[in-house]
Order: sequence, then structure tokens, then C-alpha cells
Amino acid sequence: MVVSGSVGLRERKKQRTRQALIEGALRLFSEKGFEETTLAEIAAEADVSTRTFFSYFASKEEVVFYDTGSRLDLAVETLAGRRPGEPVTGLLMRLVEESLRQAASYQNLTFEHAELRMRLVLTEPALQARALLLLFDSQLKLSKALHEAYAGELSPVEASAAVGALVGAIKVSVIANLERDRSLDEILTTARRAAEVAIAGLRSLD
Amino acid sequence: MVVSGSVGLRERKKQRTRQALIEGALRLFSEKGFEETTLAEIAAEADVSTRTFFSYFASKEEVVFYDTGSRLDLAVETLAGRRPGEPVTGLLMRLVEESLRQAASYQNLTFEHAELRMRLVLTEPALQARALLLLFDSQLKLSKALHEAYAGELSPVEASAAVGALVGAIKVSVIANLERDRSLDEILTTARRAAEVAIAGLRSLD
DNA sequence: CAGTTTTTATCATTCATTGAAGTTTTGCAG
DNA sequence: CTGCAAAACTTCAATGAATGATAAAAACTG
Repeated sequence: MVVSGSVGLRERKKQRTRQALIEGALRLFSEKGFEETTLAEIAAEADVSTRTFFSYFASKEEVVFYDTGSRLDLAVETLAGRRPGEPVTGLLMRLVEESLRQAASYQNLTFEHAELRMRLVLTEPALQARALLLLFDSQLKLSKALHEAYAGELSPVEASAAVGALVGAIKVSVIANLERDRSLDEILTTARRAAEVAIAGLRSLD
Repeated sequence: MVVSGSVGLRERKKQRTRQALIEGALRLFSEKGFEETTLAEIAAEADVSTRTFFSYFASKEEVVFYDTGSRLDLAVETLAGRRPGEPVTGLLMRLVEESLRQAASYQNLTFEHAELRMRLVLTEPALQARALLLLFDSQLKLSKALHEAYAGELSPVEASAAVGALVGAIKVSVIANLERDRSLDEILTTARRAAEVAIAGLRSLD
């Protein structure tokens, strides 16, 4: 029996296929557009059958958001790691800082993907809807995490309002900037300012 | 030439068909579920061809949200009708009151539809995504309206944060209640309280 | 190697959505 | 009332996403 720490060929192959699907799909989306790219083309690009695509992703849209799960996990951890006595606004500002740093770093081969994704989400209604669904889910989880981090001090509704204000402000600021064709860097800077404004409005919770 | 104030047969017929499609679709969704109902069945129910369905609604999901457009218009009007000297929190509270009253009244044959829709949105991912897209659009428009109602006093970002907080708080409160099988009445009451909490956090804007 | 499990491929089907004609219905001018 | 033009419908055909079933191929186990 192999000490299961070393990943077998099977696992490595799966990762390679997954990566090939992501890369191929995003390249095609970028070149031809989302609607114009068919699953058959994506599958061909990665040398697998159309059917196989669906054992990696539940839908065509999902490929675009291949990394959002792990991002959210980090954010929830940040909230869970509230420092003793840290006020709500402090913790939230820390959350914003870490998330923006995350977004700006090229971690899992992101960056070009990040810009492409923003452009796609802005133009394709199907992707916009999916993005909002993911964001909504994130808000629920963040609200829950925030409420738990301040057990007894912050009601579920207050936590939801805080998260809603913060996410809402950032969301609108990002959208507005995307429509003006700003660079990713500028967008992140403005997002930070929007977050600061929103958090300032939350002082009453401290 | 007829004085075009009286709606012709053509127009009345169209309204009847539209209504038949809505009623039939919602009834089928309610009985068999959203995914399980096909467009062919909906069309048959209203005695039209499948193709015709698409000249009334752009997609299967749209039927469920047949009345959201007019609701939003009312909300925007409320914001535009800011009374002289009225503080932000006052106007927003007024907006909440009017919207909730709207939701509770049975206007355009709603009510049963309202409960059905809430249940459907809660269980069908496709509808959830659509609802969030509509809500997002609404937030953008409300933010804009709020910013304009307080030209010079409220920045776009502040307006977005305010709307984000309010909508976010209500949204989460409604979701939480829906999951607990509350009646529409209870849901609306709790929503009002959530709104009050959120608005309290916005006092700094006054 | 032989047996077992996992992953793919192939095939077939359903269903939403869209485009292109061609028909029917309605509104209206004379 | 008649006939024409516009509007609304129907039929037909096609595309493409998604899913289920079954068989073949690859990788893992001992």
C-alpha cells in the first residue's frame, strides 16, 4: 500500500485534465466570446469527450469561477480569527485588506484570468447571474461567520446589514469602474476606498 | 379613424394570452415543479404554440417575475419624491414602508403568486440566480435614485452603501424566515424590523 | 498477472431557445 | 362589405446544453 501522501497518477491526470479544460475554455471565451464557444469546442481543446466536461464542471458557467470556493474559505477564516477585543470595523477592514491582497496576487495562475473574468461577467448575463449567486452565497456565509465572531454582541440581522453594506458598496464601486475601463490596479484601489466609506458608516456597531 | 383611447381587440387578446401564460405556468410550476414543467406544457395550457411563448417572455424564468418591473418603478418614484429637508433615514424608511405595503396587497392578482414565487426562488437555483440579477439591477437603480435625491449631500458610494446595507439586511432576513416556513405576514413583519436595524446604522449619513 | 475501482467515451434523448418561412387574424380605408 | 397591410401565430428545422445508460479503457490493489 502506497503511503497516500504521494498523489497517484490517477489524481495527477485528473488535475491536468481539469487545468486543460480551464485554460482552453478561458482562452476560447476570450477569443470568441462566451455564448459563441460551444462545449464541444472546449472538450476538443482538452482532448476529452463532451460528456467528460460535466464530470469536472456542472455547467459551462462554472469554469469561469473555478477558484471562488477557496477564496471564500479564506475570508471566513479571517472573520473566525477575530482578535480579542477587536471592534467590528477593525475586523472588517482587515478582511477587506486581505481579500484585496488576494485578488491582486497572481496565486493560482490568476491575473489574466481575473481581468478576463471581470470582462466576461460584465458582458454576459448568464455569468452575471452566476456571479451574483456565488456572491449571495458568500454573503450568507460571511454574515454567519461575523455573527459567530461576535456572539452575543452582534445580532444576525446586524451582521447581515454590516456585510450587506460592505459588499454592496464594493460591488457597485467595482461595477462602476469596470464600465469605465479602469485597470485592475485602479479598480482595487477604488474598491478599498469604497470599503472604507462603508465601514465608516458601521461605527455604530462598535 | 377610431379615437385610439379604446384598446382594440388585438391588445385585449394579447393581454388575455399573456395572463393565460402566467396563470398556466405558475399553476404547473406549483404542481409539478419548475424544472419538471416544459415549455410545451405551458404553451398548451394557454393554447398557443411553443414559439409564441417567446414573444411574450424571453425565457422560462421570466414568467415568474412578470411584475417586478412595475414594482421597481414605484420604488424609484418614492426616492425621487424626497420631501424637502427629509433625512436619508427618513426617506429610506418611507421606501421600506411603501414597498412592504405593496408586497402585502393583492394588487395584480398577486398574493398566492407571491408565496409561490418565494418558494420557487428558494428551491430552484435557476430562479434564484434570476432573482438576484433582478435585485442587483434594482440596487443599481435605487442607488442612482438615492444619489440624485441627495445631490451634493450623498456621494455615489455612500448611496450604494446605504442601499446595499438596507437591501442586504432585508434579503437575509427574508431568506432566514423562508427557510423556517413562516407565513408571508410574519416574513414582512420581520423584514420591517431588519430594515429598521439597518437604517439605524445609517444615521451617520443624516 | 487478475480482479476491482475509477474515469472516459459513445450513444441516445430531452428540452430550451432561435431563425426562417408561410398563415391566420385584426384593423382600417374606401 | 371588400381588400390590403400590419401584427400575431404556427410550423418546421436546427443548435446546443445537459443528463442518463452502458460499454470500454486506464489505473490501482495485492
